[in-house]
Amino acid sequence: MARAATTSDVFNAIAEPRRRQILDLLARRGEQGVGELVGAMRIGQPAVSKHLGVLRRVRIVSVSRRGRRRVYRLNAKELKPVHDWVKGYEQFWSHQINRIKARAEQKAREQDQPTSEK
Amino acid sequence: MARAATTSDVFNAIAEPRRRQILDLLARRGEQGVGELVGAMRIGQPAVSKHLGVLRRVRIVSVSRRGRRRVYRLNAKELKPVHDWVKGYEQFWSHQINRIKARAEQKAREQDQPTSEK
DNA sequence: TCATAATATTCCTATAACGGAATGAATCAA
DNA sequence: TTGATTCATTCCGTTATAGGAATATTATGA
Repeated sequence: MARAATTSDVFNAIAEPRRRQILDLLARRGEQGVGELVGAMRIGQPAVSKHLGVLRRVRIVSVSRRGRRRVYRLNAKELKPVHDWVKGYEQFWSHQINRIKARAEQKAREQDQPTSEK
Repeated sequence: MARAATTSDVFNAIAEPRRRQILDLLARRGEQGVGELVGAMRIGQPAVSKHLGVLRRVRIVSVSRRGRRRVYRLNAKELKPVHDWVKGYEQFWSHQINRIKARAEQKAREQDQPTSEK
């Protein structure tokens, strides 16, 4: 096999710096037309449109036609899976106490698996 | 230009499902040798080693030689940038009240920028 | 209808990077 | 030493983009 499918899930969608930039722009400015995004972004309109296409496919943004413009809006709740995933690791860096606790849990799990996996 | 450099930042590192799987394994089981990870992962040893290489480059994991084994350990605090970034969007989906507040802020920012960007 | 504006889509090129096979390197055991 | 273990690296083929240029599409206005 070769490269795994990518642009179809949220984690990959936000892996691209420009796509994060787009999200940040939408978060700060609210709804934006494509042209406004292009104006703020050093890359051409087709590139922006394609990134918006990716974000749309994973539902992080939504569009609505307004005359001949397409206004994009943030749909941030689709980022929740990312938030939830990374939150599971928060304990490892937050407070020292939690870190100790987390390590203790690790140790416990290690003991459950007597070296494991052949 | 072509595809942007990727493997050099955390967001891209965690975009790969198998790399997330590796992180999850390390989180649940604690330190693991390469062989143990391979045993839990449907892909060959070279592939696992390469993924570990990526995770190592972005410092999400660290290695220590132990005899002829290489034991990998989670260094989750490197995930903090991701956590911080996505946390900025939490307000958009958490409580309705916050959503309203967030929208109000958006509106305010929109007014600061009279259509903007040409 | 025709021209223009605003976007999306298609075509193209360069490059990134998964994964497997083969190989290299280091370490331990006998 | 020799052989086996445990990983990392290299080489290779395949696929997936990112972005630009050109083009298609849709809506507005005259």
